[in-house]
Amino acid sequence: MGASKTHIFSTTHNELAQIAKVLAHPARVAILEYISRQENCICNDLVDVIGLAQPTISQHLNEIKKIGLLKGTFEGKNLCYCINQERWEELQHSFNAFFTNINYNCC
Amino acid sequence: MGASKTHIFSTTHNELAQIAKVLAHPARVAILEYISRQENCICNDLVDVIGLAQPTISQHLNEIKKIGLLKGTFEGKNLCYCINQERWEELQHSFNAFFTNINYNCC
DNA sequence: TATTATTATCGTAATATTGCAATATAAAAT
DNA sequence: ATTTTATATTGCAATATTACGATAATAATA
Repeated sequence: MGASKTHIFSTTHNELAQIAKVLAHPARVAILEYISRQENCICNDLVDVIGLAQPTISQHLNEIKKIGLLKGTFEGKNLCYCINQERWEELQHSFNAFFTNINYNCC
Repeated sequence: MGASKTHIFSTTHNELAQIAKVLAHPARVAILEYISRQENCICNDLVDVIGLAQPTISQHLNEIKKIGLLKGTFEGKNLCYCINQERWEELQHSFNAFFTNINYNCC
């Protein structure tokens, strides 16, 4: 078929996978890092910095937004994207919990 | 086009994305968790537990193997998959570094 | 109001992923 | 040697993702 059978998996597993999917593209990793480093939060140079077309950047931003990682406000004529700190820490904890819960019983 | 332009991104960003991609499917998250919980490391019931066809499970295992997360040895007639502890901790550190390096300058 | 600058959406093509039936392979048991 | 049991590979169909040109929407500026 081709579509993921999400309904046969637990909510926890689906949620972790969904978050990982957002980080599963180098452009989105780069975008997150870049936004976090901008002091003034003016992000209209993302297109130049990343090197993808403007509609593509917009799509990637939308994927990041979907899991609640971005807050956007207006500052003059430019849209200002910032990282949602609370959500970011939430995701960090989810990942960390997953990583630390794995134990190594054999081999 | 459709293919990711990996060449325009840094090695760090590409590697993190590649790892995230493996975790970006609930079946693979579930598989990793299940394997880690099996004391005797006999994993031939993965097909029943996860609920996907045997070739599909095999493919997912292969994706996990590709990033070095699995060690496999034989025990009797059954193939025994275990988590590669060193690699696992390596990935945990990569993710943690990424998460903690992000700062929140604005908004 | 017209222009300019910036971001969003639409439409579409190329590529990747997911899933499984059929089949192959490998090792143990009969 | 043949059967059984478990995993891997192949081939293919369905769906998802990635990317961008064209265009729309939005807001500041002239």
